Amino acid sequence: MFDELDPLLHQQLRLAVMSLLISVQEAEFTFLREKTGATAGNLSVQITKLKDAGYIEVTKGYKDNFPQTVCKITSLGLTAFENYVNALEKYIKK
Amino acid sequence: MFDELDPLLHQQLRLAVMSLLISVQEAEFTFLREKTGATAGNLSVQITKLKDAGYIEVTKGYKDNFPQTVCKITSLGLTAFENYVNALEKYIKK
DNA sequence: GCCACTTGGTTTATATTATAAACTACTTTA
DNA sequence: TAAAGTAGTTTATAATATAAACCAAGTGGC
Repeated sequence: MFDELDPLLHQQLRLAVMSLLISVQEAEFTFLREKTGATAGNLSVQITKLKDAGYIEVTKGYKDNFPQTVCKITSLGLTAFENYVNALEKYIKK
Repeated sequence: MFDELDPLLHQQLRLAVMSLLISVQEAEFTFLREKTGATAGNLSVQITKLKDAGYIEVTKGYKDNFPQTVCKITSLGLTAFENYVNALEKYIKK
């Protein structure tokens, strides 16, 4: 009846990050922080979790001499997101 | 951009309970336990939280000599659920 | 009537999670 | 070269979820 909701995605900030990465393909840490309004610390932790799960790919480089972290969704992440949305819809459809 | 997701509703079991209560109007504890597959302990805790928030109304009585807990959604709960769904949709719409 | 078992829960102890505060490392500006 | 800013990470604490343990009453066998 009620499928499990992927606990990794069923969390506001991580879900917002995934949502953004789906629409923009690739995003910098600072972009994600601005769009989500999260603190850098919290965002850092949640990005690490998504990366550890293989849902996103994280590339660390430099831009204008400053460290730059770029995130990109993986196909595993995309599938997980789709599954999550499908499961969720059973909870919220009228 | 990303609205807050009511933390009371953004939890699997409580969301499932609310979802059920919307479709059936009124439900017994045992019915909710069966439909959600939750343990009685967990369900009891989550029902209490929903009640404390005023999202549901809980009536304790007896049926066939056994205690019977009946849950019913309140108008506050219905509104909260609708708001939650609206907020959530911004996260998951393609 | 007594004992084991079942129903319908509640309480509480533990594990997990989320979050902000504190910190690191480096850069720019004055 | 000192202060302030950028871009994060680490970690300590608070909040949360969950199952295990418990409780109260009913049922059935003998």
